[in-house]
Amino acid sequence: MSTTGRGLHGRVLDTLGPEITAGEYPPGSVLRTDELAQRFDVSRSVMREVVRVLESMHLVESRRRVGVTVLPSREWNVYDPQVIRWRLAGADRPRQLRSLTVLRSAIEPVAAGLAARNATAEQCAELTECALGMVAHSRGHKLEGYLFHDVAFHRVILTASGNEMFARLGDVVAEVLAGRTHHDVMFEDPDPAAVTLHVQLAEAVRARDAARAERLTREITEGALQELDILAP
Amino acid sequence: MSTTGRGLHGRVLDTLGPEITAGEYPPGSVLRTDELAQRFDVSRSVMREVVRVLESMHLVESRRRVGVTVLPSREWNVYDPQVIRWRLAGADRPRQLRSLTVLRSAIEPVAAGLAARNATAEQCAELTECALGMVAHSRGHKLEGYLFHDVAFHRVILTASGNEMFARLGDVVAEVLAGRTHHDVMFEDPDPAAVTLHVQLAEAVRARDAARAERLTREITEGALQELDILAP
DNA sequence: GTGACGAATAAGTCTGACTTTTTATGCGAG
DNA sequence: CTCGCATAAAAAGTCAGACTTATTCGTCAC
Repeated sequence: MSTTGRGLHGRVLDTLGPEITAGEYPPGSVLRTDELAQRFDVSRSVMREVVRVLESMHLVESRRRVGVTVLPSREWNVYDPQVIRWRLAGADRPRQLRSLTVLRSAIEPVAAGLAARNATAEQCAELTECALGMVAHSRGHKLEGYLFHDVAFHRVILTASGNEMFARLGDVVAEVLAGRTHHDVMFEDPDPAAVTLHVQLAEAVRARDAARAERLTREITEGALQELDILAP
Repeated sequence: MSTTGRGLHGRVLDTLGPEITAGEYPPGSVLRTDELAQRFDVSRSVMREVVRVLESMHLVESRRRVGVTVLPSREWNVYDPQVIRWRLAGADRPRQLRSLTVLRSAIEPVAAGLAARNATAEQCAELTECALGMVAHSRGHKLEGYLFHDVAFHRVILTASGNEMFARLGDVVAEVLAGRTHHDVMFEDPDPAAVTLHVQLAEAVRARDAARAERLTREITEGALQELDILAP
């Protein structure tokens, strides 16, 4: 599931990145490239590349004669998929999941409204297909199959919106949905009301009813907020 | 205004990054590290660091025996502030500005609603201060001063929402607002209605009226959409 | 046509020397 | 005692070159 994997450089990043995002080094901590290279048993060249990437994510700042300083989390590029993954794997997973769910509640209704205007016939077909898949896996502990179609559904919506910024959140939504299914409590079958809403949403998009699509999505995301005990606006 | 600047590495990035995001190399194009190093007159070490950063932004992919392949824009980390800046500086600035304005229209109303619940007394004070600043600079071609307070206003709203994902969009909103003032048509004074809305919004937040704050912000962002001839939902 | 083997290629890695910037220290002057 | 300047030290930045490794492509045998 890890994206980086490839190469020595990636392996070091996969260790150091999570450590930093987990807050193991408080903001202002100073790391030395040489020490890190020694610790990970890699050359300074590799270590420098790692530091450069961390720097581009605004996790650290590298200054001469000082070292590599860990930045406060307020500076981090929290939209970087890599950073999101690291944080979801770490200790403040719950907080992260809440932040992302609130983000979803802002983005997805608007995206659905746009999708209702811009979706191609093919995308409409995909949407109903996904909704049917959700229905088919909504009973009898078929959680994995349900999740698969749920993720695909939201991905299509975001893509069909025609807005690249929205489309790029597909992975984020996938992580959030997967997180709910795997880590949090969801032993039972999914809420039947949610399934119905998805079916209706697919229909609304195909009918080019933007207002209805937006309203239905708002109901869906409000459900997601309530699951995390976040009071709905 | 450029963030990278520092070091040889940063200067190369500031040239190559914009070239890629401007679409100068079509997706699938292959660059060679050695050639690039020669072109920029830097060592391969430096060039490798640059490639690593571009790779972490998903602008390129580096594969052995093949070279550095430019990825399609659909893959790019479009939320990376660096990437956003590069794209805003390039040819598809208008498209980018539209995407970001739509994003604003989704995020800011929700953020304002949360701000009305979570804002501290100090943040409320800042907000009214900014609103007053906007009023003071709303007549007589004081566009720069108006912009300054406008940016500060929206930054406070996003921060006060208490959601880190929203807070991180402060820079993006700043870029969009600055873009409108500097590049697009805005020779005259700002729309008086918009100014009023900001004043009312500051008031709504202080009064802890989330619904009203959200509604007012929706009006503000709808105005921004209309300025770019984007049909409002 | 297919499969395997081998050669070419470009990225990946390591090492060690050197440069540059920034900070701290310490000395001397006031 | 304090201020300021010069000097030294520390860590990142840069470079050059040699070597390794994975991948692809071409060729040859079957």
